[in-house]
Amino acid sequence: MQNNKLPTIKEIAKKLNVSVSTVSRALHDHPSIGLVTTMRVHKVAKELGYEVNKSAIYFKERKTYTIGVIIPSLAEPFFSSALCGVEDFAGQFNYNVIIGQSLDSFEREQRIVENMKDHRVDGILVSLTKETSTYEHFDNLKKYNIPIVFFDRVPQKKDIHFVSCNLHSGMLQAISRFVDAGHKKIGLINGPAKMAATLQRLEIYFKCLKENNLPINYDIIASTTLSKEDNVKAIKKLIDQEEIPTAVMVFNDYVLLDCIATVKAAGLEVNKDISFISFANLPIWEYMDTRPLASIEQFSYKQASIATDFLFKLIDANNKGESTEIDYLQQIIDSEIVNY
Amino acid sequence: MQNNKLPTIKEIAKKLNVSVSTVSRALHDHPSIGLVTTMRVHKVAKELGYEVNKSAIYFKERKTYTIGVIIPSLAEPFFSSALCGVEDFAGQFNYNVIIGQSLDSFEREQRIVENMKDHRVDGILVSLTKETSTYEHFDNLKKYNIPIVFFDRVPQKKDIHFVSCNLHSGMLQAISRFVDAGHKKIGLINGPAKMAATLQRLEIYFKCLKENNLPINYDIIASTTLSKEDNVKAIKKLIDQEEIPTAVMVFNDYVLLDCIATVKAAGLEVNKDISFISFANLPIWEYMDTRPLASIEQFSYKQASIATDFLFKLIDANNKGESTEIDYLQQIIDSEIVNY
DNA sequence: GTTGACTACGCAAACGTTTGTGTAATTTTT
DNA sequence: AAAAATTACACAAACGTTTGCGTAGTCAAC
Repeated sequence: MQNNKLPTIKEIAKKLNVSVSTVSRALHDHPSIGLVTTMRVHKVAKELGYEVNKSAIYFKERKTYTIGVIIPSLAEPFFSSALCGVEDFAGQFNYNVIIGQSLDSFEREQRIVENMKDHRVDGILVSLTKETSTYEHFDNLKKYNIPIVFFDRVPQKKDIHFVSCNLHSGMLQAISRFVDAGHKKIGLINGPAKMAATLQRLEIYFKCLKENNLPINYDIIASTTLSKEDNVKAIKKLIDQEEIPTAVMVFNDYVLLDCIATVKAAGLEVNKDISFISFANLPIWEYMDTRPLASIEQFSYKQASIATDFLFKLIDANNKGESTEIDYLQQIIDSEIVNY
Repeated sequence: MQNNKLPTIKEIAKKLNVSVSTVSRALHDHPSIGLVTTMRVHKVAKELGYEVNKSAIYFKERKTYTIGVIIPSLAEPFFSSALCGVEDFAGQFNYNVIIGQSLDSFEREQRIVENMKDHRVDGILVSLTKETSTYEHFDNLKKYNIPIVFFDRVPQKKDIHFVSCNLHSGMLQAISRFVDAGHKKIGLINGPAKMAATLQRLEIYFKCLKENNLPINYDIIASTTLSKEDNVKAIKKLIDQEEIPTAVMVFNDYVLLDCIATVKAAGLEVNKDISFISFANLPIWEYMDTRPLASIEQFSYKQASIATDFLFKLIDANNKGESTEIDYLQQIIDSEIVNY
């Protein structure tokens, strides 16, 4: 029904008997075009409902004003909140955001990177898959001059741009909180061994224990693959002892939910017989009856915002053709505990 | 450092002393190109690391293989789950998804639509702002042949493609559940008057009461602007009576959380003194101690998936140049209660 | 040995825009 | 009044790809 064809600069030119270059310049109010002509062009453009064809410009400029975000899962509040940060920030710069869910599959991550590269995005933000331990698929992007900034789940290497969260500050606050409350036996429920976050949490846990002059006791350290039954198994390991830990650091809120249910079922009272502090990834505790003492907040929104800022800096540098590789943009923000 | 320029079809052509058209066809294994030439082209293409410039193709084909999704907020699980549905579905078709958060602002919604139009997306999925009551900004898209499918929060008009959720089925199940449990005084806490969902819930509430031969009683109907204090005010209205409603339908889970806290604070016991069923938008109840009797699930993921399917049908029709306006694609799926 | 059919490829236009360069016409300078 | 400068525009190339059409060359058929 509608006229399928959108008006172009050519049609304006024809209508006014001027050249397309004149029209183009007039539309940009270029000084070399006379005032009358400029006005006439604007008038006709408006009449025709002309709008630039951005696809043409993207093509010509070799830019798309689009950035890609690769996150493990949209369903996780931690990441949807991060995406929110990206979107808010990118929107202000009139950039579009395309998303890709890796669903924690390395293969999907590769495919998404490939796809975004094909789409010629101007830059990519990534939070890695649990499985990701090699980074060739990202290194490839350098050939295409597509900058990449990692956030939260970042590669274990130094020659990258990234934003991550320092668990030490939060964990230290957490342990202090426990210690101040009189706890001496502070356990840990950790994640899957292959996740970078797991090793990190363990190291920092040790470090913080040391800083508080507490002994390391492997009987009160458990790990889980994050499945429900494994979570239950982990907490059961800790409470199936004569002398159970009175405080436990828990890998994340999902795990903690299972822990809470399990200890309750075992007849223990949370925050009395046993206290918890978790690494926050669910914004639910304020609505819950049974809460951990506190959570260690890792500020996904903030991380993502900073990462996006970095990305725009890099894209900018690209535009200006600053071939001299600028320094790696890296920022580690402090985690903090939030009390409940 | 890197060679900034990506190899093009031209360079392959030059290298082999053939024309670009030959290369193009060879790359697509066109039968009119000899086998040897085809193979040589493929070989050189591989050597050079050639990849098609999709921007060029997008431009030429006037397509971007990208769809836009406009949702009120990524932070709401209901919508991030919907986005998840879109992404999963679109990914299978090798389509990209760009997102826009309206943040329930009509003005932002307009801007996002504009932006997506500029970006020449192939289609748009929308869940409306609470404020949206006029639709010119969407009607505009027809000029550009950009199909649009609404989901969940859909316009109050008939000449659109949409997927929405029928509250009647779920509400009827809910009221029946209450009635079966012996409840006779079933209240309602509704949303802001200007939201379409509010009127709808009210009408269906009346209808379901009628179908169960229950009287309408305005003393046990309240409404809230969805702010915390308003939520509290609403539930207080219901329980500050001699004879309180023993069952209440609640606008959504956020409201319900406040209701539960409030009735507890008032010394009432949930599921004994007063029972609730809410319209689900938070996937948290299975982790909570105090739960509603059930929730009315509106299947955001499913709605979004179907809407995406519709959108692809429309895009397909567009591609085939089926100018004959195909019928409006409309589907109303049944809500269902899920018990806790 | 003139047709006709195939094969295998090249030419050029087209998509819409921007931009460097060229050039008349007009105005200013000397 | 001739030279120089300025104004206001046009021309054409370029971005990378696809595709309709044209055309040499080969081979078989009559």
